[in-house]
Amino acid sequence: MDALSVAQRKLMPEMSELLKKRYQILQTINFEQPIGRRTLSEIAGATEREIRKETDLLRNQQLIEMKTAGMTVTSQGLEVLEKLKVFVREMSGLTDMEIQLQTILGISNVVILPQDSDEILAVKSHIGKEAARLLETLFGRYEKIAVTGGSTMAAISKELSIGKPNRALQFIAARGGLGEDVLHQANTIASAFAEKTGGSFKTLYLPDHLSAEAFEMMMKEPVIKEMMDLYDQTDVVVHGIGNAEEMAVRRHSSLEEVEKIRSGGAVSEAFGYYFDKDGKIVYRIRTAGIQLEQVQNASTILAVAGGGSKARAILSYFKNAPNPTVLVTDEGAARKIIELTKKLEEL
Amino acid sequence: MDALSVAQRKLMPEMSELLKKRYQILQTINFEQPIGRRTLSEIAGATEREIRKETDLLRNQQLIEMKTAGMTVTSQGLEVLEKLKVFVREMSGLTDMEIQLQTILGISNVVILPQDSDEILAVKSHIGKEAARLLETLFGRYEKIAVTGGSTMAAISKELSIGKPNRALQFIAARGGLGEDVLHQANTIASAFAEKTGGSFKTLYLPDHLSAEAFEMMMKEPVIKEMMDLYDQTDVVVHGIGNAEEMAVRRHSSLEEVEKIRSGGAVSEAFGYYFDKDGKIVYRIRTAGIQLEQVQNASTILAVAGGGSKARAILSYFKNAPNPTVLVTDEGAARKIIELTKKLEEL
DNA sequence: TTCAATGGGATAAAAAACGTCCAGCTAGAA
DNA sequence: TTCTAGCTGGACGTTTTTTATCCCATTGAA
Repeated sequence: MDALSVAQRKLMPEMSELLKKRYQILQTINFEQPIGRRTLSEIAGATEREIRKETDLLRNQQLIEMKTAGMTVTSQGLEVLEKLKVFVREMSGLTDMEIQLQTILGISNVVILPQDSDEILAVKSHIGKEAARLLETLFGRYEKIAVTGGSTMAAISKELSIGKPNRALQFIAARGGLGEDVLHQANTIASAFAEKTGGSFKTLYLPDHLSAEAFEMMMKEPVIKEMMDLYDQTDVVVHGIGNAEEMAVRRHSSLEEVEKIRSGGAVSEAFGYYFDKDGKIVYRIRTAGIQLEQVQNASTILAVAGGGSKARAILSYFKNAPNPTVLVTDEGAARKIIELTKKLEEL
Repeated sequence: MDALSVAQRKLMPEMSELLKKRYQILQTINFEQPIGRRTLSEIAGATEREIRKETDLLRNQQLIEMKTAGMTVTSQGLEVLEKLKVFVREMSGLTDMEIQLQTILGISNVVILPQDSDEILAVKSHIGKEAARLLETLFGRYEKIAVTGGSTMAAISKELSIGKPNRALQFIAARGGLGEDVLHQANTIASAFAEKTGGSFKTLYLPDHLSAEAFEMMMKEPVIKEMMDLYDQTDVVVHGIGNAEEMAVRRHSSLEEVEKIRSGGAVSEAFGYYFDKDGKIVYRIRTAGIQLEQVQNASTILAVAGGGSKARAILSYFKNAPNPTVLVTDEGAARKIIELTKKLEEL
């Protein structure tokens, strides 16, 4: 942020919010084009009237066009989007926050995207896109990639660009179906990743909640064993981070499980492990899947989670997270994390 | 104007006007401090409500302070003023317009100040200040400076800074009293310049409208002759440019004179000469004073005139203006001049 | 051909901005 | 010292803008 911009903001403080809002609208149109007012207002988290006011202005500025099919971004609009990209980041203080988060979480790489995915639907896509881009840079060096489930992971798969097929890539479902919605299961995600990139995928199907004996037995099965070997060889792990209670509910966990999770003070969840606020493992779902040690042996770990509501979970998970982890998150989560940390320090 | 600012303006077109307005208000406060809302609203050409809204904001931004004596600019405010100075110029397109005016008027140096002195009283002071600064840079090299009358010239005298006295400077009234208000007579201005700079001054008192014989006689008088010699030695001429009819009225010219001026199609006036739209001399007041040839022999000529209403007069005068002339004007006049020139080209 | 989604138009209600006063205070002039 | 001009902050009815929702003709895809 140069001196000129600082002075500008000082003289026109209302500019910041306005610029961010318009930029986000323009960005979303670019993302979803062609799109209409109503749909846009849902995705962008604004009222129809507001969208209308702003899009009318954007059209007058020849940044977008309105056709009967919907609104599209013009080449001028694209240019503006490109030129202001870094500026909007700087202005939102994202660069500063990234450095703060790196210190707080004890990892060397954090990427923060503008706005809050809790409030604005489109932000989840932006997170997905950013994670997808990051992941793609790894494709040359690494081949075995383990992926978990969740809506965030699904967002990444949607944003993977369909380039020239890379047959060498192998996507491995990190867990079996954990009672989740099929669309968001690790197996589904792995297959989606493979489809987009032209690689192959390996799925893991195993019923939940096996008895100890049955579990032992299954682990000796060749199909399962093969998966466990693959986990050992995993180069890259891509995973989401969940809120402990939310996950328990979503997975229709048994009363017994829920009790353990709750009494243990679980805050976050990742790979089927539940962590408390200090990062200690409180509970783990006893089923086949990647083990924490195996995750830690991976060359690169990509953690993806956004929204202010995920702040506590992110903080919890990163208490003991492997160092090479890269976190992709959003402004909402980042601000909340910083706020929580400050409060903690004050005590 | 860099690409970032262009993109910013594209996305926030309302920003330009707002920035200019706030900048101007801040600048005016800095100029006139301490100053109250009402006085400010008169000088700045805005309603009290508007001034109130903006000054409240400026205070919240800690750019100004409000005390019982009035509003003053803080150090932060000064900083913002300094940092945005060039930007506001660029944004208003003043730099571009300066180049355009240089071509249109056929001179090598034009300085344009923001806004229109017809609308905003404070702009006249800004013009005066800029002209004063320019003039001060010449003090080292030149000593004999001829000045004319008029409110613009008075504005310059007000803005001359009181530095260390320079006894060598000699300010010469370019004309006698031409029936104008005493405060705006060349004689008064010359004395004001001298007082501010510590130099000396020479005045010329001669009744208007002398008969031809009396005039001839007077020209032989030593006092008058001395002045005429001084005009020959003049290094620098500083003068305003007036609207022909306006000047005729202000000088209480005789019906005969007014008729000559009107029938001749006079548009502009300078040094008592009236020029038509092609720069041709239509009429000259027969009285002692600097002659056009003497003006042309000066090393530097500083023409100062602002406000949209002066546009035609400026265009007229510069049709045959001496080349080393520097013009100090404002945005209002500049825009109008460019507009008029464009219309002329279209025909 | 049907149908869902689009931009544009319209309107009543709510909110913000505006113009204009006044009261009370203070600093500097008389 | 008193007086006065000029200042800020508060108030309030009026005007203008913004907002929340409709509806409608059109269009492009299923």
